[in-house]
Amino acid sequence: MSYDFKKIENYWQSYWAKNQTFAAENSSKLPKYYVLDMFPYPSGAGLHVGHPLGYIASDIVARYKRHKGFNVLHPQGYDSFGLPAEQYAIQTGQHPAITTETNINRYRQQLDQLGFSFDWSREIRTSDSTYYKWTQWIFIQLFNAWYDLSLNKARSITTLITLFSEQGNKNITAVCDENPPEFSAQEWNDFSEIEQQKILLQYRLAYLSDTEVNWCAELGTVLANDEIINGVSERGGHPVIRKKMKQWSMRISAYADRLLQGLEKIDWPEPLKEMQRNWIGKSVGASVVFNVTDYDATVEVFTTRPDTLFGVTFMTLAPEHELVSKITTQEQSAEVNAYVEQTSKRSERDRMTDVKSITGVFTGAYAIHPLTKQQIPIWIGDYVLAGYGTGAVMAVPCGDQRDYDFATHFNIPIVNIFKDADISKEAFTDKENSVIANSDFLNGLSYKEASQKVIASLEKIGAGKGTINYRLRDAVFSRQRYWGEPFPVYYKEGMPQMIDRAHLPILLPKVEKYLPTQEGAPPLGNSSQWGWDEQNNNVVSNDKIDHQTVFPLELNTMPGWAGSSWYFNRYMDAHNTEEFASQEALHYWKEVDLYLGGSEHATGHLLYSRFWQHFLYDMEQVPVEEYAKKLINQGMILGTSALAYRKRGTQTFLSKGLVQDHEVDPVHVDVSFVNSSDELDVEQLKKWQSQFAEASFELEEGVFRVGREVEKMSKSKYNVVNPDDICEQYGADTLRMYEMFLGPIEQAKPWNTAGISGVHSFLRKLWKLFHLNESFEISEEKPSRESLKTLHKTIKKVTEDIENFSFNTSVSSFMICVNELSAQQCNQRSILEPLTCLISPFAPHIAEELWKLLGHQESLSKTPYPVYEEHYLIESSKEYPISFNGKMRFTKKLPLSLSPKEIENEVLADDRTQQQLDGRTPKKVIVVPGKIVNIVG
RNA sequence: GCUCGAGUGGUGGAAUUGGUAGACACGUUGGACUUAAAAUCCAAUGAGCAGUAAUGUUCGUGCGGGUUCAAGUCCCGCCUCGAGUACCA
Repeated sequence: MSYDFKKIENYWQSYWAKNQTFAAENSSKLPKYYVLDMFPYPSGAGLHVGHPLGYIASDIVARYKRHKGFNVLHPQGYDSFGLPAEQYAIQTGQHPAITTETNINRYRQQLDQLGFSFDWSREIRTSDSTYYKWTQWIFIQLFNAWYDLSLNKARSITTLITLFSEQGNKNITAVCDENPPEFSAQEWNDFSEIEQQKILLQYRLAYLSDTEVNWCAELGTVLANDEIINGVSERGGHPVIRKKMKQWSMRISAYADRLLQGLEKIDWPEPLKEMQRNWIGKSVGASVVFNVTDYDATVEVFTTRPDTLFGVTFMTLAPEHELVSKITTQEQSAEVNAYVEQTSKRSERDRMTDVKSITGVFTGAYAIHPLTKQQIPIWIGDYVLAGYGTGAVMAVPCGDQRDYDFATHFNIPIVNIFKDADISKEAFTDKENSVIANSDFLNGLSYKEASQKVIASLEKIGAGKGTINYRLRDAVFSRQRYWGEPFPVYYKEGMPQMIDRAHLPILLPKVEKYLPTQEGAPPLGNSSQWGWDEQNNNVVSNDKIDHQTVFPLELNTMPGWAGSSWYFNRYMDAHNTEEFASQEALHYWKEVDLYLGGSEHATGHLLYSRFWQHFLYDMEQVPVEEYAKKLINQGMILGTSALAYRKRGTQTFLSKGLVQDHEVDPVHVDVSFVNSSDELDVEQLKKWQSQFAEASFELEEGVFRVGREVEKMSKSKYNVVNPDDICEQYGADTLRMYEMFLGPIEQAKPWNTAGISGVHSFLRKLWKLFHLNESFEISEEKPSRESLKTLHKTIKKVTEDIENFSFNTSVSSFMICVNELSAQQCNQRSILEPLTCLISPFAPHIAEELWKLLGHQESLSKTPYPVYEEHYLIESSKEYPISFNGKMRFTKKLPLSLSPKEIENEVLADDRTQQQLDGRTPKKVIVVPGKIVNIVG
């Protein structure tokens, strides 16, 4: 009976499905463990071998924890709203729901064949109305909340309304839009309802405002900052411009500090935490107010170097700054207007790529230094960004390189305010090692002391204060797309109204076309059925909108990150129709114990989901503030592309060794045509694409060799390796173990099919331990002490490795174990039974099969994991390496029970030691018990 | 530019608090079995030098220093690669 992995894997996959082996209970006496994978977007291309890497690792942990006696929640679902299905719909007219359904079925089939222990009874899809009903509900909660800075948490908007009606907004510290109008309680109560709503909108956590957004004309939608890479859209690489639009936004900036603090409490990879810290971008400094001469205006700047205030010799405003048009003098206006015009035309991308050139223009206006009362010229320059801080800087050329370059370029004076600093060539930017000079009452002080003193004196005269500035912007929440969650919002007299939770979900309407309407409204505007009847509380036809009780619904949809920002809570109670999850379930499962996914979500999903969780925590909807205790970023599995070299301008391909000095163009060819020695099957290639059919091939040593390059797996590079093929040839257990064996889980690594046979033959060797002469046969006799040692050594190592997520070394340990047991001709039940269990997290199918052969009726998935016994591992003696002056010379077997002094004596008594010493007496003998003896002489 | 991470055989990668560097696997070479091949099993495999051989010996973890009886591991200075970020005041 040979190892028939196909039969075994089919049998057990259907067994698990039929018996619901991995369904988790929402209450149990066992301790809980929640292992989560970042759910996939079901793309049309299906899975390649890189995708399952994280799922395999999490599955190993899930199965291991079940053996260890935990009640394990290991769910899976689909992030099924998204752009590709929508674009397919635009091209073909096929509803995205159908595309999505097809893709999900394909994904499910591929996931099943890998033998994952997911609890599919809890599957969720973000595009299901039973799911997005609760995404809409959470949106309403965000709309009905404000952020109270005095309590440092979000609160219901009704508490704010009460405060307004009792005391106005003078003493309220809240995170809100810039400069809300001030009003008293009396004034508030006199406001019309519309006016009140307008004001409240400036405080809500989900709010509607005219915002400068990143508009991508090509995609016909706005994009969040994290969806833009190098000034172009992440998807498609289309240009992005700044544009003012009425948009929903999320006041994530309210949580900037708590999101930063929270990082300290969670066990996430340090690089990823660092990325979130940078993205939040906290900087501590001061805001300073400068009065403008001859105008009734002030310029507020933010600086991280208040200590350098006496070094200010000019100011720079962003070209977009609102004061620019106000304060520019007549003489300068032509020049300034031209400059503003010119910079506004430059795209974001130009501005970024062209960092080096210094441009700017003088406004003709002057500001007054708050302390020296000197006049300082106000310039504008595009090195100052409108979006950061106040859009204006106080320029200290001696202490900031950009200010220095600007000053040098325009011949603006530079004042040196640092003791012993040479600023003849560049600015002195080392704040930790600076001593202030030439600065009145700050002379001789350090950065820290001077900053404190300046802030104190600015506060005294009302010209500034200590401030903390964050780079994190509020997140735009509207998308002009079809395939996303509709907002539960309609408009009455231009003001947004929430639809009561009793009437959720608001379903996506049917539309004729998935493109924006002719009037430029989002695709939902194509629906004829899309208005809200306030009296009957339902969605009705658009035509009736001017009817008194029917109002227009919001036509935007939510962004991709809406549904993924809370899904981990939904798995806890996936079918609840009354709440997003019951409090019992939420309090039982609490948080994700282990979360696996790629680091590309660092500043997107992983930040937004933390924000929503913090908010839900404030509203007492969830029991924990941070939803994922530990996170692991699995590295990407890269493809090894194959390149054939075509002589430039010809139809001749050269084998790799013949390229040398020829001018060649590399052409990607399908990796499946190439064997492990880089030899290309030319006949197959010719049949593949017409461009190769007539081409000629120059061989070397009778074969055609290709070049290799490691890059991302992608269809267009023909380097995709399909897990289906590997499963067909070697089985899922081999694929699982091989992917783990390939290297550390966090590391990016190229796929290389060459080594897979080693793992496969390991599984065959394992099978053979149980099969003598082709039939199942094990011994009931007592195993040898040697075999017991091998087993317990392996248990110890593998247990530690899994706990440390070091799966590649566990696989090695298994290989050593099976090799040793084969050599010992071990086939005793008392060794093989625990070994089966040990291997089950990695290769579950073969483990289950062997377990069955051992005579067990039930699945082994909850069998207690074997525990190693120390006494099998303790050795009575050890080969000590004996070294002289650190250099190893020989080894000597010594009992471990000896004391260091006894070891020393034994070693010195040895002939070989004496031979090495050659009559000299050693200076010192260093004994590390159990490890090494070093003789220094 | 800044921040973070990583450099170990022909290849992927091991190496605990500093303690025999190269586990395990691939590949390569030789051998066994076979009419032959596949499959399987066994052995060798960092480089150099000496030796018929057992063996001995030198050099070896990106480069240059340092600490230490002992450094892949710790410290200082560089180089290269990767990731993130980019005029953030």
